[in-house]
Amino acid sequence: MQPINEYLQQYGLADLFPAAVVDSMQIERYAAGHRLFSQGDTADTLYLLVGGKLKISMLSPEGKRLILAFKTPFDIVGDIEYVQKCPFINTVEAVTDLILLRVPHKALDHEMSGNALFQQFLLETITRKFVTKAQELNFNLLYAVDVRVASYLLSMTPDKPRLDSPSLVDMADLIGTSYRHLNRVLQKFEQSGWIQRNNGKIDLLDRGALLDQAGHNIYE
Amino acid sequence: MQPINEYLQQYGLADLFPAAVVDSMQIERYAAGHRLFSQGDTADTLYLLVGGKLKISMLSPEGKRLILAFKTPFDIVGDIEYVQKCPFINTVEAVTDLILLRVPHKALDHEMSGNALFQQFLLETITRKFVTKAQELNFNLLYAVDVRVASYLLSMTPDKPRLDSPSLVDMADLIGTSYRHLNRVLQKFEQSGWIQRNNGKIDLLDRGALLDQAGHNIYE
DNA sequence: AGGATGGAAGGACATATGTCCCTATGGATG
DNA sequence: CATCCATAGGGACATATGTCCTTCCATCCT
Repeated sequence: MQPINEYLQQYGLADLFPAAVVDSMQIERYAAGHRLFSQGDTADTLYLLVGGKLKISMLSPEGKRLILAFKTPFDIVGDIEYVQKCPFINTVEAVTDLILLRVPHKALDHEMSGNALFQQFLLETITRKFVTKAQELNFNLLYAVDVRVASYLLSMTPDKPRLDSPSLVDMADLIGTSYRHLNRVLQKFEQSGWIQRNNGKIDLLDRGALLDQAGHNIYE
Repeated sequence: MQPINEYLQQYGLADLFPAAVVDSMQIERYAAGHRLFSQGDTADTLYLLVGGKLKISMLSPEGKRLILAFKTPFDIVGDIEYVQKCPFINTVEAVTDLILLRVPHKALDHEMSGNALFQQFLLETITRKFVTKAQELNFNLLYAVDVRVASYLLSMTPDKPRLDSPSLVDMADLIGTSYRHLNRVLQKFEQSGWIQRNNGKIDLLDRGALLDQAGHNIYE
């Protein structure tokens, strides 16, 4: 098990945090499926994601679920809430087993308020997220579901052209459409010979055609 | 004509900027309709909006326009671009006559890099925007057009129940639907007796029903 | 093995939304 | 005054998307 300092080193954060803050950090491990927190929970911790994959989602007042993002290392969770001093806006769950560094707000407030280096770090992180989020907004608003599905398939298969266990339920929620309609679009793609579905796995047969369908817009 | 210092005073910013930066600021006035900048333009200026109303929009690669927000004082334009050192992401136009303070990036870089107070100010501004933007994303994704229209009508009429010159074209782009469909929804609202259209003006007759239709979600 | 279960796949239908039209109207302009 | 133009308003139709339900199959449990 890697000590905290090695993780910080690995992601170029060794100089960012003073020793007192590092001492207050704790390594947390969660099993796949575990819910870290729910929207509305009190936020007193900043999380640094150093291993695994997590899912950020929200529930509308009517109970409709919307998946906002998947995240892999390195990433920060709870930064907005730390700056705004507000409850968690979204719900976060582990997709795979997770390793996180847990940083109490209290330590940050005591040791790092007015720390320009850290503030600059937060600024850059948050503005980057902002740009991504804004693009996502526009993308979802501007394009129909088939474009989004094509884009999603491409962005989820950077190396090998296969999606192994794509929970179609999650995929539909992420894209912001109904399960039924996602299925319909996948069927159309399959009939066009662009993909092939086997036992829930999805193989991409024609990336070019998908890229075309996506209008060369890719998620992220 | 108010001097720069009075504007800063008015919006509680007098202590934020050192004299050297204030000296570099310029007051800019633009007539309604003027385009301040377009997406993709080089960003070397931060704008502080101190008078009037402006419109932020973007153009998709296919030429579809999407209006992202209207802004009134006090607000900051170009903060994301300042932090990210990237070209303008969106297009900004004057809706009414505008008064802005123009702050060159150069002055900020020279005088305020590492200024924790200013960074804290940016952090709070940007995270607030982030939360708003995220809600907007979810709102647009989660709700149908009639809900969004109802919400828009309510949020645009905080005092008197009348919209005087609501460019329906802009309204459609802002809501993210077609002009035709917006018209259809307005027609439905009128037939239900919730609103009345006269010569392009819109009177709200039944805020309760609209609130109901909006599912008690309001823009912003 | 046999039953339970949950997700994959899709049929049928209703509805929401977009696209392409056309007409009317009020305000600007010569 | 005649004309033009932008916008309001809406008809007709195609398409995208959502909802509800059924069937089928792999997997897990006893």
